[in-house]
Amino acid sequence: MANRSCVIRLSRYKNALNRLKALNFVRVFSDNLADAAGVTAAQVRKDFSLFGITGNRRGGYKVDELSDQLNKILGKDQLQEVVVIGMGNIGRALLHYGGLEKSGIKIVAGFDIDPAKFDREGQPPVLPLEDLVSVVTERQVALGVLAVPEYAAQQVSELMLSAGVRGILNFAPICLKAPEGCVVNNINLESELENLIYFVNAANNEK
Amino acid sequence: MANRSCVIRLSRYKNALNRLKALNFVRVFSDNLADAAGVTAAQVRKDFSLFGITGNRRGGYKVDELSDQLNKILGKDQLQEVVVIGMGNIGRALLHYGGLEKSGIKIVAGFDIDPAKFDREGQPPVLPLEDLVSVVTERQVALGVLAVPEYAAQQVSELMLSAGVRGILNFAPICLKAPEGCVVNNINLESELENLIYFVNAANNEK
DNA sequence: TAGATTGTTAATCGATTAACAATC
DNA sequence: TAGATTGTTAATCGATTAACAATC
Repeated sequence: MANRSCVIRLSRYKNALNRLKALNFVRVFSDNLADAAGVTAAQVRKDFSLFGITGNRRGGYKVDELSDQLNKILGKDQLQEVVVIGMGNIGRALLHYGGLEKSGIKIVAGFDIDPAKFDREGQPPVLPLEDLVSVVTERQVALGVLAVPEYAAQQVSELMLSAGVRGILNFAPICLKAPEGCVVNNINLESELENLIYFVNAANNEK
Repeated sequence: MANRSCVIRLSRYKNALNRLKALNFVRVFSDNLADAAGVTAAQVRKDFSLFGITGNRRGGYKVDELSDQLNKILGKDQLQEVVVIGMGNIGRALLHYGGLEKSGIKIVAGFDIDPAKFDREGQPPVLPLEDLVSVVTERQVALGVLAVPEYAAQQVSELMLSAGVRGILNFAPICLKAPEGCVVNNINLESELENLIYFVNAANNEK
């Protein structure tokens, strides 16, 4: 089975293919994709073989076909609906982040407990947290972005999961407990910056 | 040398220690930290040994001492100044994200090319991109967050690096070329969601 | 055909885990 | 002392890379 690193690479290959498509390229070699994604050509072929993706010996891969296959693996063959919980700075930014629309991901609504944040006519609307379960259930939303304060994160995540959400992108700086069959990916800004600080210092001390 | 995963774990240990400190805990065992960080106790001790951090056989680690040592490794023993480039949705959210202040990270200014975004009196101020080099140079800022559109990312990253920035947290969905001795960490929202989609589907198909 | 590229196997590399002697 | 936990070494596990036969 593919691991996280492998799937992240698939996204990169997919993005590189989109650029090639726009340039009307028809074929591509593992070498080209390796350059674009910053990995080795062997890695590219190995990744593909894991998914049974084959090309043409001597002729590489057809851009269109390969693109379709990667899109399917990454769920880009259908509209993906997402809810965002927590209308603080990060949550609001994600609610209006344009980069997702053109990639088949639709944010259906934002949620908060603060009535001052509600905006039922908004695009997307901001609704009271009490409406979360009904919206997720009715529209069968599988994905949620969690951008609430740390102290509320575990509780809200349980609410999301109980409503039927299967995958959570968690911005709260805490390890969520999630049941079997549910997936949590964490984005921790403080931790990312600390990581950066460590490696910048390490690079300095090396000299 | 430590790798990214290891340093991310150090951040988690550090966060767990802060909570223990608040509860007036004096000692902690590798077992406790393992639970808090979601890893094995052997991993915790192995990580510490990589940094020459030692405890007391039988008595575990002193919370205060361990906390100090991890804080130093992660640069929390001094104020870290950061600039944010690009005042779109994500950039603005990060500029005002409160979670960083209390953790020794100070955003000194935001930058953009659009005069409508400028706010010289803001807290932090938003300045024209032309001022980036002088601000970074004068204050010796080592870290930058890049939140500009994809097409501008490579160029702006080069500007940052030329000014003296050594580490970049990159939100643009593109692989930046960075010279030796400089560090780039990527946060790609679309890619994270695609990752989530893949693993949610994989978990579904398993059954 | 000759030459180039894939697909896959084997080798290498690195990270995690297990185990246990050292010792507080 | 007896018992529990560390620190470290060796074993395991998994991912990446190299190599090359298959083949278009």
